Amino acid sequence: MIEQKLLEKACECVKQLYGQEVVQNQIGLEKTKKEIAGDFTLVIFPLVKISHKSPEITAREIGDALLKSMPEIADFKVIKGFLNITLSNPFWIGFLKNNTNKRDFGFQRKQHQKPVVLEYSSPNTNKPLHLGHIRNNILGYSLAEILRANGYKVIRVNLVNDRGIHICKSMLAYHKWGNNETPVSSGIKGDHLIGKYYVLFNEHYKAEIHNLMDKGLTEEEAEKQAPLILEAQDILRKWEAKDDETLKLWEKMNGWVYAGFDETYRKLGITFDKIYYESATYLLGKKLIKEGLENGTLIEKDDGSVWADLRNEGLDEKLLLRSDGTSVYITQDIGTAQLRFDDFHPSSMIYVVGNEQNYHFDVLQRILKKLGKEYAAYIHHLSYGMVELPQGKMKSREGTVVDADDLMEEMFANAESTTRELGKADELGGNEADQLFRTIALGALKYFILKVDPKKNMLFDPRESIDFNGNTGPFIQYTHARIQSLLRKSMVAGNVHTCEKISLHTPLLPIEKEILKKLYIFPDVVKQAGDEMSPAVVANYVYDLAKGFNQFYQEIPVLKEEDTEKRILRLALTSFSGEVIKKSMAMLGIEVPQKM
RNA sequence: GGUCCCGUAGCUCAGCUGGAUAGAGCAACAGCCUUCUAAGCUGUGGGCCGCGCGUUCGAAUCGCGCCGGGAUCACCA
Repeated sequence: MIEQKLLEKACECVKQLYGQEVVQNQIGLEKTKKEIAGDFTLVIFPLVKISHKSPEITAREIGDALLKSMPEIADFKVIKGFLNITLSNPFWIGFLKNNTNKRDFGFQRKQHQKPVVLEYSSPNTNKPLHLGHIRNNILGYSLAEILRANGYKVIRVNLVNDRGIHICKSMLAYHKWGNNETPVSSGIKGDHLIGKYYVLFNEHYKAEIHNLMDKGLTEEEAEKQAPLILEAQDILRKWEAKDDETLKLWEKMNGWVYAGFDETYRKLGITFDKIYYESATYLLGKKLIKEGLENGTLIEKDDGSVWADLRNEGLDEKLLLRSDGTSVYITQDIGTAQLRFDDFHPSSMIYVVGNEQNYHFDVLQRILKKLGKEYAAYIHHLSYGMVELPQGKMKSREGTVVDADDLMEEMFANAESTTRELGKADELGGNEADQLFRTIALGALKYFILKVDPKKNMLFDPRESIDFNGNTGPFIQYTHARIQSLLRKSMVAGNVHTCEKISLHTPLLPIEKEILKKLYIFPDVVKQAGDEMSPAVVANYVYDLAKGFNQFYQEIPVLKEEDTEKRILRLALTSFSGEVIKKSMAMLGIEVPQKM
């Protein structure tokens, strides 16, 4: 890495010139601003204390010394305390020749020993997936790709919340009013069908509450005493007691939901390596809690409920088992964490879960630590922000929840109409065209969401999401298609795509060097995205690269360049840009077309 | 009320491990297709970087205090 070498040499020069050791982080190294001549800039303000000379003179002295000791440096210019260094053409062209066509350019070659377990999606089986889940899923999938590029073995897991009071509500509603309806008999996708009964439960439940309140109960009392909720709780107890009939209904209904989820995941292009079910992990959670109770780290109250006391850690008491012995949400999370650790012995366990659960994960980690689990320290909550709509938060009560299946359908229809209007589907067969529409629709949707910093809340404006111009997925896909078109035509024209022929001393236009500089930082981008667990880093980078390539493409000829040496150089740049765009998009879980 | 997150152009977002005149896209306006894909490119206008104080040679970036918005603190998940 040339940056490392620049810093090392700069330190040596400082020592030679001023007789004092400096550490590298006393010198700031950054990319030179676009408007200023130079490739890298050393910020030497901090060194004037050592040189006892003005910033300009100090910069010039260091620049002179560097120029002598590093053949890669062609020139430098000093502006105030900024030493702007220009690297030689042989350096840049050498970089191009050494890295284009390299399968692993930008990726970490060294593999970490222990795997990372990455959880995302984590749906409840009482309703279909919505826009919030889409953010979760594509974040998780992308993060897996990014970590993989950083040399981690990633085990992608899904944790299905298939048990609990919410499922019992759907079951009860179906039992009462379902008339043995099935996805087949109703023509409704399984997850949507179950969602319908969850809504139905809540409608009736609300009516009962109003009824009781009319009879003089407080809202809180009414919520607890409504017959429907009591029945649902009864079903939960029966379920935990393994009541045969209850289990049968539960299995049947969950089966429908899974079929529905599978379809949605398939359409979204989301996959998992392993699926955990809460129904299979909550017992282990209970067992661990019992152990904690026996060794005194947890406490049992008079009514039989079990708690973790976190008050001396600045938090509150946390319920772990209800007084009737049934388990709550965190019970299974304790079991699941143990199971994951036993299954994979990972170096870290990452959970992609919304920031509304920050407190939950804080508590989970502390409880596991209290229970003496070393893997408590491995837990990392990738907390992402809420997705809001122009009219505000999504509310199921107000029917403003954006359904995942509907949304993808709309995106697809939109990709189709826009593509047809532009006449880009004219030469494609039906299958091929559908594939392209799907690629563009998903590209638009995924990029729209991933370009935003995960930890921030984001606004999902449907009007903007179907815009395919500017900073969008389709813009980047289009750039890739343009590149491939150029390369195809180049082959036909008989150009040789070997960059070995390029002379290290071929002159470089500023626009060509701009692209090279963007390509040069790709490995840093991959690392930064991994360190920060942020697909947005990759998204913003690949947009910048695509934009840069389009400028290059528009400003100067590639195939039509008559000078062979220049033409081959530009083709190599084109091909390299295409490779990096493709790799970046792959890290976002987005496909790039050959034509569009 | 306690804890945590966010506040940058009309709108959506970058930049935040301190550095040069704060960047994109959308929207508005003006140009560029007989030449490699116009889902493109070029240009114009648009900013007390929420407010104040502090640290520093230097603050959108770090610290403290306000103001505004959000999340959470369930025998819900």
